[in-house]
Amino acid sequence: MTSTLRRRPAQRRSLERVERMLDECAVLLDEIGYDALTTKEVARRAEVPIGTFYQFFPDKQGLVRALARRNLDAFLRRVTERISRARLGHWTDLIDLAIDEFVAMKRTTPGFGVVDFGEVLLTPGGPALEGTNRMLDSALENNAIVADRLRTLARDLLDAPVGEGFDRALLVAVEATDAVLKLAFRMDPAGDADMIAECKQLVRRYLSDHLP
Amino acid sequence: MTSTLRRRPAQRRSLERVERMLDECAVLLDEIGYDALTTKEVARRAEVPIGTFYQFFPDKQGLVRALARRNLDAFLRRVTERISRARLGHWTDLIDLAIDEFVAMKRTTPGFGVVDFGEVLLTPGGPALEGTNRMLDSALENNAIVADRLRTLARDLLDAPVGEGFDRALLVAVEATDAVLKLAFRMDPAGDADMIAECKQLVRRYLSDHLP
DNA sequence: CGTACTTTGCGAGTGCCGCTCATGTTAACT
DNA sequence: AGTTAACATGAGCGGCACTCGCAAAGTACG
Repeated sequence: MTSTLRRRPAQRRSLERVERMLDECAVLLDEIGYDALTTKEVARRAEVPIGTFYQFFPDKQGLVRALARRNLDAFLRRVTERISRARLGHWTDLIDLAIDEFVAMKRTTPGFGVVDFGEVLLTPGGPALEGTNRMLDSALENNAIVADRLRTLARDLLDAPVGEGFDRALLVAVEATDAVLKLAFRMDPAGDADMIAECKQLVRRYLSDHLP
Repeated sequence: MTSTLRRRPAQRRSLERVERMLDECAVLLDEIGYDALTTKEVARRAEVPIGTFYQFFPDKQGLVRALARRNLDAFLRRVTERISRARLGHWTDLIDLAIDEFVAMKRTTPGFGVVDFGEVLLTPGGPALEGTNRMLDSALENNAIVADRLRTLARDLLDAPVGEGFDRALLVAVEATDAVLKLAFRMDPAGDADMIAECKQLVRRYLSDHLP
């Protein structure tokens, strides 16, 4: 709900340590993947004792969740920045820009290929209650955040007020984009260019129902 | 490459045991999720000694991968069956049928909500070589299988020969469908009806570039 | 039926992992 | 300086994935 961290790093040193742990987590995800990733190795590489690791992160999933959140923040920041720099003529330009930035981060940001930010990493709670599912909430949140931010951007760009089911449509578009781009990077580690083009086409076609 | 199993169950008893292990794996995935799933518990519930478990499955991921493969087979079988029963008038009917069947399986097949068959579950190999990535191969394979089967079905249904980039388009469509339907079931455990409708619309719009 | 051989069944044991917690260290305030 | 609170640390604990040596059950052939 509040934060993915157990204790928010108050002092400069703590903050640096948390950042370092996230950095090492990212490169380790690239190197060996989620299953083989160990909290001890993350702590060792970040030069942080294991006990301190658990002061900040609730568990291994919390670590990855925090990384996904940081990736999300970076993505939104960079997209916003790019928009303010280059004015757009049409809403399709916004889509291209967002996808291009996503692709750029897939290529340059360590770990982004494994957990961009849409990742769910599955953890259903028991059949009834007992320890509410934090991973799912997080995924829903992240998706909602991206869609919401894009909605705001689209509204600022367009004169006409957005339609009824537009929110849902954006959520669908973000989810589909994420999946297809993952596919593009699975086919080709550098990102299959044709598939990235198809991805843009997919979203354009779909959203043209809701936008002029 | 060949099979996800270490040793192919030769006798009737072995085959039943493998099926039972997959069954229990599926319900456990629903109950506690992938991270909390243990091979011991799967073996215990299936009444199979742990040593025997590892005769058939290479590891925990192999178990889940085998389940995904079984789900894929079941899906293709059921879709094929439904097609032969109810003749279709237009290619959009094929899409609806496939999506409806996917939704039906999400609702009824244990574990299908966690690992339908598009699941990747991430396991990149090292930066260079060393123990090739089986999970990724599997995901690519499964996606390719679905797309290929749908392509064949589409060709049988349509007179015109399919276009150039149609294969890629189908792969994109399958991937996007998978992702959006997952979203629909994350929003609502029974499957958000509006979102399922949006999913169909997304695919229809996109594929209308490639089909009449 | 007996013997030699192959295949399959088994679970105690091994090493390593996620995570905790008692104890030590530093800061903050009076 | 004395008191209290906040943070740091890593040995250790329970439990996990997975192995391996041996038992049991087929199979082949005389």
